[in-house]
Amino acid sequence: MYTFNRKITIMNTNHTTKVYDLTVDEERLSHMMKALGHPARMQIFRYLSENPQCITGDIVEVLPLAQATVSQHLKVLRDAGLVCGTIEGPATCYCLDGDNVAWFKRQVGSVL
Amino acid sequence: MYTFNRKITIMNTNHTTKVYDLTVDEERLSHMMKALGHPARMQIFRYLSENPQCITGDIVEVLPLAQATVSQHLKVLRDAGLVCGTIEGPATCYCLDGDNVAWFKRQVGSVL
DNA sequence: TCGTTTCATCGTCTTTTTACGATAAAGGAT
DNA sequence: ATCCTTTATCGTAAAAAGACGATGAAACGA
Repeated sequence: MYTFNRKITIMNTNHTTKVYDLTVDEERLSHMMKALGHPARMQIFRYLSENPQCITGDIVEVLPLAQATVSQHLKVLRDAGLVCGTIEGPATCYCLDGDNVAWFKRQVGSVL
Repeated sequence: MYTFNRKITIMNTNHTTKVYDLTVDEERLSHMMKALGHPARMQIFRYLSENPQCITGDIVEVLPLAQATVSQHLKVLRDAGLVCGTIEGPATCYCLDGDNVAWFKRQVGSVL
């Protein structure tokens, strides 16, 4: 028998439910965090917050990345719901998704 | 010459500074987001917020991951500054880093 | 001292992400 | 109709992340 002298108090005693699943909201939150967890995408996000309406090309000009790469990052941000793009002639006009960004902030404030 | 009829207004005109670097804070913020951008780490984070003092083994019990993997995730959270661990006998006691978590929330509220 | 427990780290394999050139679709100009 | 611009997507190569077994260090009990 080996029992080491733990100085800490255990608060969760019922380990009947082994797995500690995330809620749908937490999952979504994590997904958004992942999207912003890349410097380039954080840059894009900030750029969009300062330049509410701009097209892909504007962002490409400002980042040291190829157009294809920027487009890919924009897709990640879109899939996370942080950004939405509307086709504007031959271009695509991007802007932050206000509702989802607000939700994100709220979640960070409350859930975490 | 080709000029397509853009319906949107351009707000940033001075493209003298081509690169749009992140500030130190934004970089740090992105780093923290990346850490929480993985479901397992989000789970650990929430677990720690509900069980303020617990050792690695407690977390391993609760996640469907090997001990080595959990330890690796804890390192990521530590490196991001979200969590700190203190050696407690043969074990390591983990808890959230209150100051940094508070900073994180503040940043999300203001910067984004 | 010797066995036991806890945990971080190492080595390795697999999967995912990132980045880019090339290409094609879509829209506007001429 | 033809050319030009914009951008998403494809294919691919390189880099990073994720997962796990094995190992070793640290701490305690017997």
